[in-house]
Amino acid sequence: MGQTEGGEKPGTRAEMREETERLILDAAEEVFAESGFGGATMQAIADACGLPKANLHYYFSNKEKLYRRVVERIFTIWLEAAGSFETSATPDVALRRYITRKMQLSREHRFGSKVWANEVMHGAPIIQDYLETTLRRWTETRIAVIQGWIDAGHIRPINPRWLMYTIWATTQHYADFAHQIETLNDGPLDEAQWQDATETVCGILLRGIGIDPGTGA
Amino acid sequence: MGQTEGGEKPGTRAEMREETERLILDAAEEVFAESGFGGATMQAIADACGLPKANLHYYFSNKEKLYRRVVERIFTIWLEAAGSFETSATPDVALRRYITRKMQLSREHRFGSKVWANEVMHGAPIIQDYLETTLRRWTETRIAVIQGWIDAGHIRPINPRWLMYTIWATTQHYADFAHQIETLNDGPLDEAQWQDATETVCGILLRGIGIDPGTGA
DNA sequence: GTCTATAGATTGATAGAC
DNA sequence: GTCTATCAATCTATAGAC
Repeated sequence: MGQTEGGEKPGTRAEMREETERLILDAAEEVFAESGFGGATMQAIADACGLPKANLHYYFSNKEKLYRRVVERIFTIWLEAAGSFETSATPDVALRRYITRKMQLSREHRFGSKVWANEVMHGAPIIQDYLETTLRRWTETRIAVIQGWIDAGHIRPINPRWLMYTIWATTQHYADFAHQIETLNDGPLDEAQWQDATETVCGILLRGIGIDPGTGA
Repeated sequence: MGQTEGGEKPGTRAEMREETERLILDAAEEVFAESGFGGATMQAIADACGLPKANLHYYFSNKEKLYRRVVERIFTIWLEAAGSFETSATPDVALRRYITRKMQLSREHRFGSKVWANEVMHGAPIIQDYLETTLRRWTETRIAVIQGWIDAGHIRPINPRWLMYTIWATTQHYADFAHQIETLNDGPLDEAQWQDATETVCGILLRGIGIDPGTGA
């Protein structure tokens, strides 16, 4: 299988290429997350997706370009989640929805979160421009919204910047430090624990800025 | 200078060895923090402390043993900070003191925090035993204390475990994601910003569990 | 104890058959 | 497009002079 279009899926050349690229990107994301950029080897990524090492270089010319594509894909997912912070909603709805979505991301995209954390910890050599443009603009608009809530007396007066960092830190911790959490928990969090953790985080942060959190249901 | 005891400091052989070891460990901590274990090279560490590469192997037989010593030193500092969570104090005093101390650590030991985060993100290959013994015991005693506060009606009923994670996440974020914070802030946080961030974190977390936070002064 | 030179192993990347 | 074989560069670690 591979050359003709008689397989299970349509399989035009473009579709096959996209499929193989995704296979490699998924494997690369996991290996980069677990070993960092410097610790990851092309061989390890090749093994993780069952392809010869040379094929990786056929689809992505070199290690750095492959890494860059992995990081860019993660940033796209992050941007989607960022959209769940609706600027027109009331603070309790907007924040609860955003925190819940970020917790869900930590659960479903653990590797992506780790790659992002690694990248930032190492000085963001690849995504510095994203930090300075897209992330900065997004952050500033949300800070303005939060400041509006404060001016309207909807939440307590706190520096909106530190609140944003608190939300990012708390939610992403469940992905980046998953190994520590699972060690202390004797295994992965189950469905009920994820719900409880999410509700607890929402509760602490909302009450922390003077909002009575509604029900989590 | 170096062989005789006529230098500025006493300089017995043992003292000189300790001094050189600390020089190497400091450089190693910074390089490991910025590049990860796999990305760091012995040459980069040697350059960072102005010593020939061979000397590193004289003091620490190989890269992994050097890394292990770096991580162990960080764990010692973490344990000291852990002691500031006094089990006999009232919740507001105990938590405020612990959070403040953790924020101070993030400011003064950024590299150590990053190395720890890296180690945990990569599955804690070196410090897994510490997680399972020392950290676990410490966490369980504090969870019991927090549960006691809940039973006595001093704080709102929340799962103490998620509260601990929230404290760790929020405070360590200021070290691990310092680069992102500084990018969004147009430079390092100044004294006033550190104080404000610390006070905000204390305020959100204490109010979040139903305590009226006292003054930060 | 300190340093230079180098061995030995690993890795990113490519050439070339199929 | 896929795979095997291999080159060139880099890195850990050590040998051996001082």
